[in-house]
Amino acid sequence: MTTSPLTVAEPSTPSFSPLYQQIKSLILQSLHAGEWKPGEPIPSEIDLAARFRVSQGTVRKAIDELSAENLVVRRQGKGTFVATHAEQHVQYRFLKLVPDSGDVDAEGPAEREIVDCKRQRASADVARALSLRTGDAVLQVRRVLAYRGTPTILEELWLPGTPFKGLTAERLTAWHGPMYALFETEFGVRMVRAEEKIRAVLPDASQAALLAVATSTPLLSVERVAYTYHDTPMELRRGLYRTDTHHYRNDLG
Amino acid sequence: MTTSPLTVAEPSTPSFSPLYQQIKSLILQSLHAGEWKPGEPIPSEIDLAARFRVSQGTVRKAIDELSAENLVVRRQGKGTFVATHAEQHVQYRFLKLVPDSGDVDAEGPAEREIVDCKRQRASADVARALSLRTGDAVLQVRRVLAYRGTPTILEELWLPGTPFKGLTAERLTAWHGPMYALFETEFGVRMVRAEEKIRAVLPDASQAALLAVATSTPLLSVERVAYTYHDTPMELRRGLYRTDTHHYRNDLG
DNA sequence: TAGTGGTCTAGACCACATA
DNA sequence: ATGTGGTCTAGACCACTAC
Repeated sequence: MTTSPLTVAEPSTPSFSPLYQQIKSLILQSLHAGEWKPGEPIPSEIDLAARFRVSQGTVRKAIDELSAENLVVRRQGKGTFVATHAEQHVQYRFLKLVPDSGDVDAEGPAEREIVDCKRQRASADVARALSLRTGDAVLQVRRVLAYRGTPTILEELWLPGTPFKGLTAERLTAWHGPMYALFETEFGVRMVRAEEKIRAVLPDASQAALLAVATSTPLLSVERVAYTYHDTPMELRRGLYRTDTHHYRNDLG
Repeated sequence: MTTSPLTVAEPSTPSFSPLYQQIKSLILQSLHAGEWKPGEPIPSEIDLAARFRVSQGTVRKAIDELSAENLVVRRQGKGTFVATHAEQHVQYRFLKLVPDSGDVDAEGPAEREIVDCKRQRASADVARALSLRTGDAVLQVRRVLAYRGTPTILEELWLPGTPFKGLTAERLTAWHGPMYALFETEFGVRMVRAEEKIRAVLPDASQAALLAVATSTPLLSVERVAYTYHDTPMELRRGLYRTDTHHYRNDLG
């Protein structure tokens, strides 16, 4: 391999990027462009090395980082696959609420009920969170999640109208499996990371009714913005969690 | 380098560990044993490679993982250093409470006030969290953290008595800087990771008084167990956070 | 100038999966 | 038997830091 790779890293260029970073970003582009679909394998390291005219080790390091960011999944002997929310053991990718007792349990809420799903115009704060303009079309979904008959999570979420054109309450209700898997397979929107802001709040009367608690019951307010590739916000979610029998679990490295 | 390394990895042994994992665990032992103190450099990759009779690349991969776990810090051209809570920009290693407004702010609470610090016997739940026996000696500390004069965090923490013999309210009050830095320099206890359980609660009368809020104000209850090397729990901390002007920020990968 | 970590390469062998 | 990712090595060169 003596010929030059795609982009020769100029020595002492002000903005310099290691070769493997350039390769990583090329692979990221292909992921985003949908060259390989979620769940499918990407080309082998050797193939990618040939394609980009670099060594296998350089491709390896690029994939190492993509793997660390959960964008791809390596499987020894089989290949490297585009990460997907479907076919994944974990039902709820970003949900950190777990029962106080069971730990190995690892089960998410069993019952889901869509309260409603309607198109509307983005309010100022929703628009800001989703990088839209106030008044742009958005989809609003409300639902309740229950553990063993006990309603525990009240969720309200907003999606940008354009990418999610055609999403209805019926399709949501008919869908069994992770909501993010539906977004992925039906709308080509893959959530890759999220930010949450957590507060303690008291519910208003309607919220309390949906969760079957008193309005004096403190609840966890979890506001999540989920992003797809290139840090594009694609979902705003506001959840109210009951924390009398469950808690939000967080690991700090 | 043709001679065998420390432990020859037997082929097809039931429990097999890659060489670099073995090296990592050897380095970890030295870290735990205090062979290199926090803030000090560890030997260069080449030296470690010679010491363990493996290639530099293998040592490199071991250090890569230690670095990803924040146990060491690499500095190009200078060396690899044992991570430390002192001399670190971040004042509060595990605190995720940030002002609603400021983001770049990155400032922790400016004022700290030790409410009290006393020796006592571990209750059942404190003992369980710290892997002690009920009745074992523990130190209990209570303090209030304030942002610009507004008390915002009420913290109650328990430390195992033996490793922290000699810790008093005076020493805590006299100490300026991160509490974990004091633990590190004065007691040789370095916290490397933590787990938090978060709930929404209402304060009792005394808690409300210390935070200057009504007993009807919902607060974030953050229970943290911090671990030193080898997953040994060394601190139980229960915090009550006001979330009217601040929020708990979490990034989900 | 010397030493450190950072990048890149090339090749060997291993473990795993599949046909 | 073949192809995949996983490990390990050895050596080259680069960038940063210190003396």
